[in-house]
Amino acid sequence: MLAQNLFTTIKKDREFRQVYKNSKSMANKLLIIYIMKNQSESNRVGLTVSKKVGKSVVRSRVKRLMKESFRLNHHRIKNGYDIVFVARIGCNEATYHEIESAMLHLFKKMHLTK
RNA sequence: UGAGUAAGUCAGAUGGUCGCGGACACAGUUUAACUGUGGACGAGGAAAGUCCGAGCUCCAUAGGGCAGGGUGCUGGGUAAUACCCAGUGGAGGCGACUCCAAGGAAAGUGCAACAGAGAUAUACCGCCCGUUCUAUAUAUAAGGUUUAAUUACGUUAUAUAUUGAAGGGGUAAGGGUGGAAAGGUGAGGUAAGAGCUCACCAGCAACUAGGUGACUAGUUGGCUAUGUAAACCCCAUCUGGAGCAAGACCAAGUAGGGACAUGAAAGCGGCUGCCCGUCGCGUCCCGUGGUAGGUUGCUUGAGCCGUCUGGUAACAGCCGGCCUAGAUAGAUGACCGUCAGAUACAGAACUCGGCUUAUAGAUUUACUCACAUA
RNA sequence: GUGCCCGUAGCUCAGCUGGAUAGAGCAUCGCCCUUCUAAGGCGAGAGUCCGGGGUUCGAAUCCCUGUGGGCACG
Repeated sequence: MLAQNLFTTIKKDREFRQVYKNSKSMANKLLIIYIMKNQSESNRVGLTVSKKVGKSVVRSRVKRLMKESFRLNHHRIKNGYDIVFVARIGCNEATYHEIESAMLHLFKKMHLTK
């Protein structure tokens, strides 16, 4: 029960830079993923939506959708990674289901699924 | 019924499952924080643009002068405003009603390209009156030739008329240019004309009456004054600066060296620019540390709702009731249903009052016009 | 969040104290020069002066309003 909620977020700019520098990346139409092994048992996730995607309403909606789909699916993947998702411009009109399937697709590509 | 005008209101609702934020209550670990449970609360009418005005904080207690900047019909409202209300004037609409940066151009300066004769006063063409010269026509007179005949012809002089030229004067009706040509229309008048005179109209000044006032109405007078102040400017009035990344407290952390000066003066810095005034400071160069801190400011406020009273209204006052986001990489979302169907513009970041801009749709009230019926 | 700045030819900029032909350099195109190219010379085209409204006789310029882009902050 506790293990399900064992993820934290990446917040500081320095941590984001570290991930970008030392990670493997992949992309599809909607999202870009960066993953890096960390020394802990749990996963850390960072979400980025740039200003190119849209105005503040669109950006915060995309962020919420990404957050929700990660929350509902993170139990399927391995632990011990720093993961950063970057939203691409196509996200501004995407629905929840599209973003969820894009995220699962990237998990599969990265061989993160258990 | 249709077309409109004005002022408002709402901004999907609801059920289930999973999830987020900070408070509160309880429990546990344990001694200052964490974990769990619980039921409440949790984005907007514009949260937007940052165009104004304030509160609050620091700069000196917020000071003086000049410059700069804002505002600009009148009266009121307000903490204040460039906002609001009521009126005045102007423009638009059949109307309900709407719109207007709307002081001063007779304090001064500047600008008005091109065109046009001329641009703040002018005289090109034109019109009119004298003078001189030339030509033509007519009339009269003189003498010459000629004829029956002052019959005809030409010459000279004078007068009149017309045409042309030169030069002088008057005029501002007409022409065309221009955004604008110094009142407009009509009549009289005149050499031709002209506010030269008169009537009406527009505009100006003074006086009288009404109104707190903008202004309105009337009488009289002199006859006339280009536009531009969103050009400088004048007048009236307001205005110190920076902004919550303001500021306050706590914690952690670094390394000094060299040159000049040592009182005064000078200099530097803060108080937007300049001058004063005032406060603080030894100055310059080289080097070093930090920029993953925390707490606070941070939400009870010129607050919201309702009755009544005053006021045409904006608004104010009394009384009663309510507490309604406070995050810090930044909280509201996802899925499945129901409501016939659909969901616009759009996300708080110290807080308010306005303005401006974006906006699917639903709905209320009052009024206007047209048509029909009675 | 707060405070500022800038939009003019394809690019970089003038012009911004109102006057009609909106200029300059580079780039593009054509011709000349050269055996050919480059360089050089001559010429040409290319502008919603960011959009809308207002002031004015007249606006790239002045005023208002929107839009796009950029900069700074302890």
